[in-house]
Amino acid sequence: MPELPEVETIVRQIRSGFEGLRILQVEATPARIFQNISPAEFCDALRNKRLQQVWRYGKFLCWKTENFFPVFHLGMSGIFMNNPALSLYPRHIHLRFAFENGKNLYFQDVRKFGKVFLYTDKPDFNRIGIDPLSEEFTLLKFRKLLSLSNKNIKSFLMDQHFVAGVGNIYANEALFLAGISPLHKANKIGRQKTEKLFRAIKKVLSEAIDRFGTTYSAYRTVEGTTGGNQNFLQVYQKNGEVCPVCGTVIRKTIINSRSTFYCPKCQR
DNA sequence: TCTGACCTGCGA
DNA sequence: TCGCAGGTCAGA
Repeated sequence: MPELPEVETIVRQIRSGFEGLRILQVEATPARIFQNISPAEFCDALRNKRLQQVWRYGKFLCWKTENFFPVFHLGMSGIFMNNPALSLYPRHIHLRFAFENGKNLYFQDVRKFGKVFLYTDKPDFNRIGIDPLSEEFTLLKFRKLLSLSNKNIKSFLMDQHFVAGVGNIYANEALFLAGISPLHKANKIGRQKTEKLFRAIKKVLSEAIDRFGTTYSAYRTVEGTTGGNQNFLQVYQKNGEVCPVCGTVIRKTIINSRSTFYCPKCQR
């Protein structure tokens, strides 16, 4: 599910609603989402710890508490919510954090592709690529990364070891905006198109954050509302519809086992 | 570099 | 009943 804009939306809402508060109680189900710790140990470790900081790297959602750094990856269907009454799948709620102000924060993951980690040191994400909304993500570095890869550009964008945070929806949208075929080799993209793509990535992600993410199916904000960016998608899931730029019919193909949508005329 | 596996729910 | 879905990883 969630790509960078959805995770950023969740980060901002957890920050505004829960940052600075003490966690009084943690409850967990024995789901397979816990990676480097058991559910019971996770709950014990975070009980009576203050949630000091919330941030994001790529699609990873990070917390800092006293002594610990819980890290969450939302997989395809993970969401945080503050009101379980709004849950469509209450039996898939795997974590509950009870805070000192009486409010609760819940983690729900229907498909259980999400991951929960607990670290004692701040995670450095040195095996993951550059976050495209960070200052580190420069045109120069993007050019360098592209030159290293013989993959098609769609697979390159979705490979978190190069750029961290872009998934299927935003890879499709950024390539459309930049006018680049998803099958174009990453290391064969010219200077002008590279710059266009660089700007397109930042634009589609930033605009999606402004609209609280894209709700295609399961994603909801912490408040339980849908995102708004699905109303502004140009090609994702638009196969058979006409290109908003040239009127050509949008096509769907499969690249690396993932549905890929593009305009055969605008994207070359 | 590509495919299948991990999961569950939904719509055709 | 089958195919597909905002992701990632191991193994061929």
